[in-house]
Amino acid sequence: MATAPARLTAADRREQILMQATNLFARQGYKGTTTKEIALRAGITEALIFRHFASKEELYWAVIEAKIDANSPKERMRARLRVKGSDAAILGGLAEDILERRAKDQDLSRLLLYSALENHRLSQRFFRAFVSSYYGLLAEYIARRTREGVFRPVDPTLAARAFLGMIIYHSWVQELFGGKRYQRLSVQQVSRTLVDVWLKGMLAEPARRNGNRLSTHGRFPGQELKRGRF
Amino acid sequence: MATAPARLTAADRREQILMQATNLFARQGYKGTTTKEIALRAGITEALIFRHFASKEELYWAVIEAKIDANSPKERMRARLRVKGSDAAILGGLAEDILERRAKDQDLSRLLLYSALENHRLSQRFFRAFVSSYYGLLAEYIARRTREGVFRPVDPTLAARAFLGMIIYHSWVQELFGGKRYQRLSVQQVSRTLVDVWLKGMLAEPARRNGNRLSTHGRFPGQELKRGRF
DNA sequence: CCGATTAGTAAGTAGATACTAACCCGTAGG
DNA sequence: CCTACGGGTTAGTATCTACTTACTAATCGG
Repeated sequence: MATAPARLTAADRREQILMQATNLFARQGYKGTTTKEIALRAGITEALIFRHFASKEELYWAVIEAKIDANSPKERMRARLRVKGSDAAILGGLAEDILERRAKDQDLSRLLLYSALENHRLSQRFFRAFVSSYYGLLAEYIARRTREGVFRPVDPTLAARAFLGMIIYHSWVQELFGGKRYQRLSVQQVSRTLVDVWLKGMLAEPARRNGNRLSTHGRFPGQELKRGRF
Repeated sequence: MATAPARLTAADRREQILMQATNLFARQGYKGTTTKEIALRAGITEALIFRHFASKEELYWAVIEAKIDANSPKERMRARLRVKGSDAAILGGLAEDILERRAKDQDLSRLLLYSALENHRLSQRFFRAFVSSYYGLLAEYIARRTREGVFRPVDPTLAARAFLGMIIYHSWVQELFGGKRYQRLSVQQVSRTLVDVWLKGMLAEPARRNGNRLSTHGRFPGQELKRGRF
């Protein structure tokens, strides 16, 4: 408390307030976090917060903007998908990247979820930056691979969502719901397994003598039709 | 507002307060909801809430208990998995059930997420009822099918999480993040596609000339490419 | 129809919360 | 040296929040 007698430059102080606010908003949500608490963590008085940010809301938006800027998820995804290598390598790398980042930066996941739930006016932008545009790119990749005859013809958006769903849901269960207390799984192990399941599910079948391969598989109306279509 | 002059029986009033509280807690979280607001919605004064519930917290727990009781997810899952039929039919039915229930009852998803984020003391029970025990049962099912030689040997917990992840993440994106504004997909279409991907990814390969099943499973990089490279 | 019980309200209270007005003080520039 | 500026604080204030106390009024059994 009395540890920081301080006198930072405006920029530094702003940064420091932002850090503390980020962490608190992430952990407790907007409503659950008080300006007093933020000030306490930063070792300053509440009034100083309002010198740097006009209101609590403005501080909140600054936190979110900073998170978007610091991560630029779209660029990361683009870079990941441009890498040369097998599908397994590319998607595995992508999965590891997501899992590692999320494990390291819990604040981001929590802010995103809180923002979606609390439905702040600008939260759509946040969501779009981290989710929409994100899997738009992945969907394009999948569509391309389908055109190339490597993947089965599956709705690319849905396939992308399936992929990210497996991974992001897993990280949520681990990090947010405390699942990792029950089992420790390495990022590599998880991403390898999940990518493996998804990829095997997506790959077009090698040409076969006859199409009816899966007696265990039962029938889903319409499904076989689509499959045969390539 | 002045529509309900009221005088209900204690039980009915309690029920009504619970309903309004459920909806508000689901939409705005615990901290974001005031007892005043709940009273207003119920068309009563705040004081009456505290006749039926000792505190705001107690009301919150009552809401959560009611949700758990009304859904009994574990039983539903058990019933689903006991149905006779192909894996595709069983899992497809399960997926549809989840998607339909969640589309109908947004409150449940939102309460669950808020509860996890806000980290209420008892939220672990809530989480356990709806997630843990839930995929414990699915994992058992998967383990059995693996023993029977139908599914590949994959960590059953992880496989279960992958399955539920695809589905639940999809429903979150649709219902909570407003994804359904962009595209309308039928529950059947979605569940069929997702189950299809997952199942194909999980099925053991039919016996081949050489019995080396592990070749698909062990080494990761590049492994799939050979198969898909047609 | 009376009297007790029970549903419901009016009017608070203590403490929190976002935000402000007025002042303090170390230091760099003239 | 002194003064202007900028980082920082003190001490508020109006409003809100969960919760209480003391009351009123509808209903029901006898």
